[in-house]
Amino acid sequence: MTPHFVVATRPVNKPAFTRTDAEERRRLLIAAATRVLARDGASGASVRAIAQEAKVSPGLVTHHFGGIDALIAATYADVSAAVTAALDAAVAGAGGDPRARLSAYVAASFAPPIADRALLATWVAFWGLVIARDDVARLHDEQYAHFRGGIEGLLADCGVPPAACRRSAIAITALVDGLWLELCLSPEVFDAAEARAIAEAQIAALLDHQAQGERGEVQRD
Amino acid sequence: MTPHFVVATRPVNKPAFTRTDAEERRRLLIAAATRVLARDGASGASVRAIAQEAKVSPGLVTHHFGGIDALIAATYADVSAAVTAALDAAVAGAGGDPRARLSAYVAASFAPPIADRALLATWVAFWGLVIARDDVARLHDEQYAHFRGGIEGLLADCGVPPAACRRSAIAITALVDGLWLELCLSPEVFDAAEARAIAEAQIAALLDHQAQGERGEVQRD
DNA sequence: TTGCTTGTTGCACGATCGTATAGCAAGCAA
DNA sequence: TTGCTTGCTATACGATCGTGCAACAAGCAA
Repeated sequence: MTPHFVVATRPVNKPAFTRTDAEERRRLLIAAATRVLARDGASGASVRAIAQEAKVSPGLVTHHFGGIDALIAATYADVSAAVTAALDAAVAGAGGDPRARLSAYVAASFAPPIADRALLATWVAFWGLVIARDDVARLHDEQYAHFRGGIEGLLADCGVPPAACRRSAIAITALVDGLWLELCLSPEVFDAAEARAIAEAQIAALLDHQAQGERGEVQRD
Repeated sequence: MTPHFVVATRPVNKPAFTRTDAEERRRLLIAAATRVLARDGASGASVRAIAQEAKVSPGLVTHHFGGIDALIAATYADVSAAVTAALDAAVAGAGGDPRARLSAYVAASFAPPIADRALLATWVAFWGLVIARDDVARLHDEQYAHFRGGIEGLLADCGVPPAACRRSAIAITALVDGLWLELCLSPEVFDAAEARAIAEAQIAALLDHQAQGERGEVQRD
């Protein structure tokens, strides 16, 4: 006994899915991965969870990226670019005064969208990959060098001698990263305003100390 | 056709396993979890992997800890205690000079066993749990408060006024943590000696700057 | 030696993981 | 309208995940 007709599971005029340009689909998958990573952390970022977030079939991840690892790495690169863009925009909007530009960089580091617990979840997931995989480690090295290079430029504009720029940039980067990390992990210990004040005080101490050294005052190495 | 004898799979005099005191077994499992976490990262720290590392059956983890999450949390507490012990020992061995004690704390932060890529893998795994789970977040808050409290005490001994101790301790903790993180992630950018020198320079700048402020010299807030 | 306590094993269970693949169908070209 | 390209779905596969449980046995007590 064969059925005389088949019950339609969906309106015949509504497509079951929409075809999208490959590059655009890659962007959509990266965006979905970013949301899942932020919401559920590294352990929750599975192929199926990301595909569901992007409202596509799990097979698409393999089709467009070849594997989950490549998707996560691409998401790393994308989030890094977004952070860089946010910092660059803050600096660009701070006017021409070098000291104000440095302050803008610091302030942006503790403000949305950078100082965000969801972004921390994403970053922690990446750090895990940096340890485990060499290709992701190279991505991190490039990003860190880029961040440090930006700080070095801002410091040079502030009058820091070239010989001291490298170590000063490492110091400020570490300070800001450490404050950012703790601000995201334990928001109740200190808030963004205090993080900013602490960073500013340290930077002021650093610049003053270097200025003293240039004037030949007593300075222990 | 029934076999006349059963082939022994092991020497009859050698026990298949050794019974151990419950508390001691918990310690052995925590030690195994620490090794696996350091070697394979968060994603590799499964019940079976840890049980194999400890040379016991997977069921023992559930039996002694009730679940993998409790074992990881216990491992967090144990590793934190080890780090605290290493730092305390370094400070205790530095003599009575307050400034030397602070330097010893900093130096120990960038030396084995603390500045270790394996320890970073463990810590990254914990940070992931801090974000995802409230009970682990409380563990972290306690640990961070303890670390900061230690720095506050060292700073007070160095003559930092009580009102400034809190923020200065947050600053130094963030600086050291940021340097430690980057030192472990990208050891080729700078080494432990340079990390130590950078931290020392920042601390010197901080202390000098505060001393200037006390003498009433020009100091922008 | 015997019995008991309980630490330990070993397996089974359902869920979920990443990936490969065959085939469907959306949408453009002709 | 027809045909083709290919983005996409759906499913299956083996591996591995955390956990529960019944049976085993190590080692102490009697």
